[in-house]
Amino acid sequence: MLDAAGRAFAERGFHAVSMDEIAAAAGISKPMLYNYFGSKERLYIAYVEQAGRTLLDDMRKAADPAAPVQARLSAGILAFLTYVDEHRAGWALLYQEATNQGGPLAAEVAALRERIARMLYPLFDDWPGSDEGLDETACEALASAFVGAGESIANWWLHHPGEPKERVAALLLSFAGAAAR
Amino acid sequence: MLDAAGRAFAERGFHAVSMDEIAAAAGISKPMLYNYFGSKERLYIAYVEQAGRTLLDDMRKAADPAAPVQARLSAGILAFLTYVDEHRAGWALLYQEATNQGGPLAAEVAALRERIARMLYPLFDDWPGSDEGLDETACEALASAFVGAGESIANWWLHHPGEPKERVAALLLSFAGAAAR
Amino acid sequence: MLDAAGRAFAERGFHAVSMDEIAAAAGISKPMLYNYFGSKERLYIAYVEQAGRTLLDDMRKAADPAAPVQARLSAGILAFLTYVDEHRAGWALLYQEATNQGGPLAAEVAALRERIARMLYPLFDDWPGSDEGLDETACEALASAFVGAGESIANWWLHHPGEPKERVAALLLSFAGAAAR
Amino acid sequence: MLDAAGRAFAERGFHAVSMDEIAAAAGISKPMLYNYFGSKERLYIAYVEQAGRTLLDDMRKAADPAAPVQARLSAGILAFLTYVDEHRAGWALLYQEATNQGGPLAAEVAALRERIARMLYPLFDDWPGSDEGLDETACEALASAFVGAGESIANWWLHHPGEPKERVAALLLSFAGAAAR
DNA sequence: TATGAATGAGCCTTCATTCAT
DNA sequence: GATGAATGAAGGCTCATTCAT
Repeated sequence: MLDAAGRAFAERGFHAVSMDEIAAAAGISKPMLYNYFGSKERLYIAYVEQAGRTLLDDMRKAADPAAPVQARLSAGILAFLTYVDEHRAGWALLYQEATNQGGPLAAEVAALRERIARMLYPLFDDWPGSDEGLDETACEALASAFVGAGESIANWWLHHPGEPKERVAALLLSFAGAAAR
Repeated sequence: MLDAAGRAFAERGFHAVSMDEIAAAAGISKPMLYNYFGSKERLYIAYVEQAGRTLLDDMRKAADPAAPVQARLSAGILAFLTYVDEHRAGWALLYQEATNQGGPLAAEVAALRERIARMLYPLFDDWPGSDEGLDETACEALASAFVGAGESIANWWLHHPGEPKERVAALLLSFAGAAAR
Repeated sequence: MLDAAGRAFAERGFHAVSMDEIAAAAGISKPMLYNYFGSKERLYIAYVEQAGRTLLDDMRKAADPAAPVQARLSAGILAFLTYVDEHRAGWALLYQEATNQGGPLAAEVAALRERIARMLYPLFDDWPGSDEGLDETACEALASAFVGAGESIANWWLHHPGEPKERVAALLLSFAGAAAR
Repeated sequence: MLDAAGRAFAERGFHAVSMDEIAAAAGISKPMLYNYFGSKERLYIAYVEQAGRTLLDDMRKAADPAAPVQARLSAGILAFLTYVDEHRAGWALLYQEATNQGGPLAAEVAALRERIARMLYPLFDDWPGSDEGLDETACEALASAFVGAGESIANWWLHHPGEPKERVAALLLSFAGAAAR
């Protein structure tokens, strides 16, 4: 029943889904939804919580505490990607939440991201950790990853306004710097 | 006038803002909004476009094409952070789009992100590019960046379902790998 | 509840009536109207359909299939007039649909009709089927009927553009011709 | 300029046409429309008046006052049909006014009219004024005319409530009666 | 005179939410 | 415990109408 809600939310966004639809998809009546969850928002949160718990558990289970850092990281990443692969709805809500995927609202942002990412391609021309030069696809992926890193650190910075801009830039640079070394 | 819309959207999200409010905040009447932008969606897009263009221009202007890659990247990052600093509203829309930040919907996701990030702290214990060990704050920032990189590459992967999971994991790992080297 | 809608539509026209008013007049809430009929248009159509079905049934019931043509016609006409008499709202919608009767828009048209009708009075000076000469009132009624016949056949002609004008005129004339014989 | 308004009104109905459109179609600015006509309604009425005057004049000119009744009627009918043929917009407004032609609002009524008309076909099986039996098309036309006569006389009756129903029925019947004789 | 720009008012429609059963 | 029926509150959008120029 909570899965039906999650699927609907993930596919069409929080606002585009009505409680009627969720109730219908779950095969129960609307007042029951309210009995169990209290409100649309709380229903949404319940689903996100469940999804988050699952992801976290998967990652924890994968990372053997006794293993060295590298191995733990590698296992964690694999667990993360496995989760993404197997729980599309959950991932969509966790990452994109109400990105209005598909709607015209998201297209602009996606386009901008790609243009910025493309500016980064030269950066990966001789990326370590891969013997030969990287192919186009890998460049795309890494550039996207780097853009995500930048977005995320910028957002972190918003919540730590004391940090000087230059230091944040240096930290972010060290990601790429590590590579360029 | 378009700024008023942007501020409102950034602060409360696309769906939570009504055209009445935007019109009031902009000091004009609702039909004018429709005269200029045609619909709520198009108004939103117009703002996002403007914000995106500005950010892109700022970054392009900052990166001297004649400079070496490292310098260009560094300058671009600084320009990016400057933009984030000076255009809070624009940045909020570009990054979080409709993440419903502020609403209780985002709190869960933020908490999850932090718990995952915390799993990464050990990774940065001897991070290169900084002579001494990193302080707590820097760890946070880098972990957040890494989480962002992971999210972003996972999302990229969703649009390139052909790539094997292991390869994506390896690419993401190479970020950390470069550091741990 | 559907009657309230019909009355309102008949009295003031489709566009002049708001769903709020209908809901208020019916003693229910607006969302209920939408629950039952889906849209203003479908509510309107539902009423027209009901009215039309009633009229048709009344006429059918009145015309005994075993009776000769004359008797059937006579009975049908009486049933028709009875319906008009007893279902003012239904009739108004069926005949005038959106003629905006009541609004100042209809006055012009009514005046024109009358002036044309008046041109026809001489036609009925010795109308058969009534022994003595027709009084003023009957002339009016017959003239109005003739005008209606003309309007209707003209409209029919618009949908059958192949027919030569002269033939249509002859057919219409045969109404009067029959009388004048 | 007033023609542009008429065309628009006739094609899409009073309510579906906006003053913006009329102004644009007429090649002038909206305030000019208001300068000349004062309001949308008065603009509409102005057009209807003009159309009505034209029709009436055409019919008057056609009917030579010196000619016998039959000839005058015949000429008048021809003039009427000619007007309908040559002034579609004018006729549409005079007859159907805001019948929402094409819209789903009119379909129901048109269907009902046809079903009633079809009940009348037997009536015209041996219609005088045409030597041989009437073909299908002529039956349609006459039935439509008769339906129009009925509608019109019923409407006349609504404004003369004193008349007994039976008398109205007799008058209407005499139309057909003349034929059946 | 002619208009671009502006608006007050209102309408259709939807939805989260709750009773009465 | 479960639901069908009902609603208050808003929201996006349009349009006839008018100033200021």
